[in-house]
Amino acid sequence: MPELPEVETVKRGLEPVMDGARFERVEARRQDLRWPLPGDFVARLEGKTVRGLGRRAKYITVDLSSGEVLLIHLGMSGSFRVTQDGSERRAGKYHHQHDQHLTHDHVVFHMSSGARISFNDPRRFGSMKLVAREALDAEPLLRALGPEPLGDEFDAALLARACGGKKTSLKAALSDQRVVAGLGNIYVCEALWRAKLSPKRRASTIATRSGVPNERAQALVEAIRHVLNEAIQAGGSSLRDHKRTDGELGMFQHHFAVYDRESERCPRRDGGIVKRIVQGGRSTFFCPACQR
DNA sequence: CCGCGGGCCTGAGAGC
DNA sequence: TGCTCTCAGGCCCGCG
Repeated sequence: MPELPEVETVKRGLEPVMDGARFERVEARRQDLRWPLPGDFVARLEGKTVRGLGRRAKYITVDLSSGEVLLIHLGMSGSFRVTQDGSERRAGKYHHQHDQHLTHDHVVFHMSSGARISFNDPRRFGSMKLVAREALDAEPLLRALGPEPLGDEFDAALLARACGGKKTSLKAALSDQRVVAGLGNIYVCEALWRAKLSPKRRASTIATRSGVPNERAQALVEAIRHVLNEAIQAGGSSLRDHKRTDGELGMFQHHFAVYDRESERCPRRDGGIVKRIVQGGRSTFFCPACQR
């Protein structure tokens, strides 16, 4: 599920209760996430202090005093919930909801800050991995990732170069984490709408044959940054799974122009009716009138 | 090298 | 009510 804005929201929620705190006790209730947790997962965390949190694409990184980095991916349905240890019992009307949540709490961190941080993931597409900090650059999961779309180095020239020569669609190219890291189905659709570009357009058409970016590349970069920044400000989008670490919902889904809005009117004055097509086995939403 | 499709899981919602 | 079917925001892998 979670794309860059949701992951960033989760990271910001974890920061105040994890940064500077120590893992006092770790429960690995289920080891069979996307990849099995290592047998010594708990031992490598307990007693270690968190030196800082970061994010790379859709991964959260937790820097540990041991010199290792805890790499976390939320997959499709992963979420964290932070409660105060010992006071996680709730009033009766939340009881059922709480029980349901417990059934998929696969990993629980008890921090010296007093926080109980549970990782919940019904579909278990999420993953956690411990990597030596100096091996992070060589880490296969991170190695092939493209530029951070909100980073300084991401610009029209870079995007055009990554898309140059690609015969595939713009939708597929932007969904490819090697081209730009952190976008998923929602934000690709929204960014293409904002840039007025059709998801079906060939990726290579945002550059000249020699790879020089054109005005489409520029519009796309602006649109990607804008959409991501707005979504982060809104705490991400909550459709099915995403919730913030405090249990509150993100709000950006109320600002979608096209995503999940099949048959509705495009918000643009000269827009048409939002259409849903399938590309690469996934739904694409776009306005055929204003996206060209 | 590239692009495509399958598979991994569970849950929610639609349709019968 | 309950069954079956489809779909879901990700990513890796193997195939051609």
